[in-house]
Amino acid sequence: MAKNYWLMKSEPDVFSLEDLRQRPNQTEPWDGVRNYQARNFMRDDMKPGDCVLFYHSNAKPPGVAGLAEIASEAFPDETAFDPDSDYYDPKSTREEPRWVAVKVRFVEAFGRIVPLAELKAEPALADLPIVRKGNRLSICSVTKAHYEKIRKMAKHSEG
DNA sequence: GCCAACGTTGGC
DNA sequence: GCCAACGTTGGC
Repeated sequence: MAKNYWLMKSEPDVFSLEDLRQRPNQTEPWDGVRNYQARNFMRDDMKPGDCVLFYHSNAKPPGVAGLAEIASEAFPDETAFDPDSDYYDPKSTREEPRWVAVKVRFVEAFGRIVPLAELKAEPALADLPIVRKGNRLSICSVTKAHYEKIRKMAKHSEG
């Protein structure tokens, strides 16, 4: 099966691409996702080796900071079982886990952030989920063309 | 099963 | 801090 391409959002104040780079093995479980559509992407469609655009939301400016890759199949999200976790969900049990996580591995930090404003201004990215108004999903599926385009934009100083 | 109220996301 | 978008909850 062909590689899939993803865009994953994170608030850099909470967890940035640089934080990922500094993790042991440069790998971190992507847990705490509590949206069914995003969960289904992880559970049904993600596989090791898939390419990830790492997007910084609630940042100045918001934009794509670099690249990561999927480093595991989906597995039960442990934070759902932990009453002390912000992500605790009593409806998720070890017998029947409701939520899953995947591991994500650092690949590359761009030389610059590719800001959302540039993504919006680029006609080739008109149907990129993140430039469409009201898209709040923390994990979006993107095309290989989107991915390559953004990678190229990162290598130029403007647009 | 409908739908209003509410909470969250996230750009600006 | 504001507000639009939209998912979830809960009363009925």
